[in-house]
Amino acid sequence: MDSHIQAQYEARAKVLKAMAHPTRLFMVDELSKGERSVLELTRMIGADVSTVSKHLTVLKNAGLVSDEKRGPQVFYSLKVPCALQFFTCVESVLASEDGRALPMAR
Amino acid sequence: MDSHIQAQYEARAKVLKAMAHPTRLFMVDELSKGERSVLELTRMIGADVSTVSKHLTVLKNAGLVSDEKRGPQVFYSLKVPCALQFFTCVESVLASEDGRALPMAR
DNA sequence: TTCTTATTTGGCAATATAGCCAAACGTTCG
DNA sequence: CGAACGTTTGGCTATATTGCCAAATAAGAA
Repeated sequence: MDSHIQAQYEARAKVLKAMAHPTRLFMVDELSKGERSVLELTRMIGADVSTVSKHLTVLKNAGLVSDEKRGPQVFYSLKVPCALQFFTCVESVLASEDGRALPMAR
Repeated sequence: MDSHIQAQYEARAKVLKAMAHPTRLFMVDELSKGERSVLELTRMIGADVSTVSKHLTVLKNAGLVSDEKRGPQVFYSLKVPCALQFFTCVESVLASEDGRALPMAR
């Protein structure tokens, strides 16, 4: 595999990896409805604030969310709406797993 | 977070995690062009056969690919075409990372 | 059967990830 | 200033992932 191509797959994998966690997936979903502060997300998720903050950093580093400090709070929002498409496709994967027929989702 | 909802995010994350690796991403891409044997993929990737085989197992367990044994070989193929959509979206993430403007990819 | 080819499995070492606690910042308010 | 709130960072442990080698398994050819 050509190293240029290789680098391209690595870049893509990095983005996917950022989403490949239940908590971060929830965040993407929630942020698609509007901006949320770290504390708001923390309350919904029920983990330690520091854990939530670190998950948000992962999403930010991947370019999926952006943050804006307003007063003492930091509000995060989803930068890339198309991330929601993932849910549709992933659902079709899960659907084709249950039954053994392949619904050929498109 | 409700445990039922929680389980749903975990299931989705599992699928994403399966794709979140450069080699496996390459495989998905390559298999979308048609079925390939383990050895064919191994030659393209340049890693140990056992490594390639394990990556394929990951994709299979996630329900993304299917395998069919024919003679001494095992041919893998992409079960879920929509997995390719990911590329389009991920590219838009990467694009919005380079420039700092957000192209609002849809 | 024996040799060869194709694939998977077991096992190990290196590395990465996740989550918590504690501590450090930064901002606002009294 | 000092206390309170919101957030991030450092550090640690537990767990998971990756990739190689070696060995096991399966099918086909000689």
